[in-house]
Amino acid sequence: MKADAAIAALGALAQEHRLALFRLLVQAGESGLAAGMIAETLGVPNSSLSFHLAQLREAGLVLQERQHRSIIYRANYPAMNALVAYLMENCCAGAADCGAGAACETPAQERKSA
Amino acid sequence: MKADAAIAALGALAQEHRLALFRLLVQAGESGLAAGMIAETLGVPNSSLSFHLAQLREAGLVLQERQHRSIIYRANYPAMNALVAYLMENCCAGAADCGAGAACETPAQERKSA
DNA sequence: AGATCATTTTGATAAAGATCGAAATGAAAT
DNA sequence: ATTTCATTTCGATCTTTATCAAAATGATCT
Repeated sequence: MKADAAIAALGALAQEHRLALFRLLVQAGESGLAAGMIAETLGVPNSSLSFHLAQLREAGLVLQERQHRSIIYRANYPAMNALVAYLMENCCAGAADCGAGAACETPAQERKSA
Repeated sequence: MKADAAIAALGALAQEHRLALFRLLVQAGESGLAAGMIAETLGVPNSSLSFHLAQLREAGLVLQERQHRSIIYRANYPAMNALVAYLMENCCAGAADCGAGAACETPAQERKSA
């Protein structure tokens, strides 16, 4: 991942509605959600939501696909994981007590180690 | 973690110099780096860098501590991990094929499963 | 105490992003 | 082919953010 892509992704997530929207899609899973459904759930006007969806899509964080009359949006999980990996890249310069049990470990990893 | 804190953290990271700065600190580990050293490394004027450091500090992503004449900055690893956890919270609504082997798994987790 | 050094605040300017109603687009259904 | 429905683009306004030189701060060393 390059810096520009990471900045775009982080900037896309750094906004109230877009963050809520992305988390909604992350939790929705592979089946995704229709744009209109999302707008209703978040209580945001359609035009505003469309703007935010475009931001997330341009940042590569969501994927879109037409299904019947609606357009379905899904979280792009690999992109999310790449972003996280980029943030933590070479954490603590590879010190021994870093990855295994302390600083550079996500909650999910902790559960596995414990 | 609350949404406001996550937005602040993401917004703090969504900027060229601050992202480079934070990754520098993540890689530097617990010993941290002095403000002046960072400014020199990144090629950013002191006043600009101070502004960016303040943003990251207010967002809770870095910690500061005086050491002799310099002020040392360190990455706040728990804050970073909390942010990542917030993004991935309840990923795929707990579907079986999500956490274990596919979508909602960071590269680090994949290594452990493999 | 006074000098020195690293960092932060100020202030003014320039650039980017958010909001939402109304109009336009574009595909699917009848 | 025409209607219908979901979503996107436009346009105008407002708020937020980035930049950096110069001055101010604030702690350390002599």
